[in-house]
Amino acid sequence: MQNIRDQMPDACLLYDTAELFKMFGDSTRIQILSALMICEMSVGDLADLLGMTQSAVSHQLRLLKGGKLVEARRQGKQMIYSLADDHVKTIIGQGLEHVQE
Amino acid sequence: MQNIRDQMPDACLLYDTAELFKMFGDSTRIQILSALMICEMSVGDLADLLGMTQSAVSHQLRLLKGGKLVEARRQGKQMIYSLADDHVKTIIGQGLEHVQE
DNA sequence: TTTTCATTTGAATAATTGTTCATATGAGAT
DNA sequence: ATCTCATATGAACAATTATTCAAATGAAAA
Repeated sequence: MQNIRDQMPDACLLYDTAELFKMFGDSTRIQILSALMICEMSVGDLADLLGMTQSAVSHQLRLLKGGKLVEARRQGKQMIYSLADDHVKTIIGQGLEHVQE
Repeated sequence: MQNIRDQMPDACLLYDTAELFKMFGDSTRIQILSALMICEMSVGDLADLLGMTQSAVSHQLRLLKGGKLVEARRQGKQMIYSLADDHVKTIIGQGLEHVQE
């Protein structure tokens, strides 16, 4: 029962991990990520699919991009967003699994 | 490229999953959970360990308990909290792994 | 170049949320 | 019953955050 802090992950690491989970902890963002798990998509397509304004979707995509969870490429006039990482699928999968019980 | 919604998890399910991740998406709560991953502990011990007030810890434990992530038992005057589920370890583990790169 | 379409950005607003402080509850000890 | 000790609770406050609206940027078409 001695020093528990030594056995815990570093505080900074935990902070970053919390920041990561914060990304998944919002209805809009997790819907966006779920959609992108099926296939890459433009901002407008996402907005139509989820029934939200382009602006709202764009703001959230900005955060997700900042968190390196999605990446974007330009295709003519539109921006196509896709998952940055297979880790994203794994994490959402774990969450879904835990909830479905 | 047809109906993507049909391939996505149900909206309610995604909502619940977001709620789950919200629990991990806070510095204080993830620290509490990390500590409880090492060993079960009283509210006061957690407060001392993390350098926060008992009240703040108690409030967060209430949320974690509501989310079925921790459970409590009484031991004399104190309440001993522990992880409710091994799933919690798995999920935090995934998050830590993703961050450490 | 001007126009149009898709996206981004910034400011404002509304809503949620974490912490603090003071008080209440609850259990064991005196 | 009273007195501690440990925890829980509620209200107030501060801070963060998601959405909306309006305007700006950027790229392709006319």
